[in-house]
Amino acid sequence: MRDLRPHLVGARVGRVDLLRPSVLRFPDPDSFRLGVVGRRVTSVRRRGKFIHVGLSGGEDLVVHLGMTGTLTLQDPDQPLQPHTHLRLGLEEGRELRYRDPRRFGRVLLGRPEQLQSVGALPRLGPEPLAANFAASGVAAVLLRSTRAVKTALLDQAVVAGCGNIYADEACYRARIRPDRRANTLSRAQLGRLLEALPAVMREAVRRRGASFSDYRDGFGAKGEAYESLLVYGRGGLPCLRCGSSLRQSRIGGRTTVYCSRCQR
DNA sequence: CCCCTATCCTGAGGGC
DNA sequence: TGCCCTCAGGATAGGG
Repeated sequence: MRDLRPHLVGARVGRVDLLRPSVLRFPDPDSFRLGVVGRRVTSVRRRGKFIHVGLSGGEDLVVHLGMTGTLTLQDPDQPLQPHTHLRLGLEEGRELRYRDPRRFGRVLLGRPEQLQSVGALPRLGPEPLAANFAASGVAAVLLRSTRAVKTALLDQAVVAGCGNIYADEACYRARIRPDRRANTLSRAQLGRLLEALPAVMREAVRRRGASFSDYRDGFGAKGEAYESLLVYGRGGLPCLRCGSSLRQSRIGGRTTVYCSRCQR
């Protein structure tokens, strides 16, 4: 989003090519084309894992990248990579391309309130990167939850934007076992967790993303956050704090890595 | 309200 | 070398 913003804001959409209509969840392809062509980009924002490209006329082009989605700016004559599902030609010359091999992502168009009311956008919890995150009420929500801490962190209605990697990293930094029931956390542990989560996410953005499989920035380049992860992808390897073997398990159907000695 | 599991989907990696 | 199997996971639906 941060890469795309300076190039997109002010640009006008000339041509729309929806190569795989099924990635568009709302509205229908004809309405989509009608609502996008000729519009100017007024803003590029983010809410949770959703990228909102604001268009003149008041509607947002909303993109969720799923697991393997990429949104990149390219020259229109660049060869088309496989699994490119949407091309938006910009009158300024370049082209915005949405690509997603596994197709867990999706594209929407509409006003946020409208998309929410038709069920195309879910209710989202507070933003870890917002200044008021610690005071957002997330602590109270966690203390009422009987679920595993990690499961709660992955619930987008509890915390917006946290994915599997950062849930594990945050629990490790806060020295909390990810399968610990959220409502049994001490105040001190909760405080550490609510500090650790924004910290790991900021760090990952600073390193331009964890490109362990498919993540790419706005120009198709990889990030290097993967190299600085302390637990994710390190199951069986020594804990960097105490040296004991990191345990790999499944919590809520997700691969989970933690240190059973450091995390209690 | 919560949990678990299946589903969607492709590509990488291991075993043979 | 090629084939088959398993695994990875964000969100959601369905059953318990």
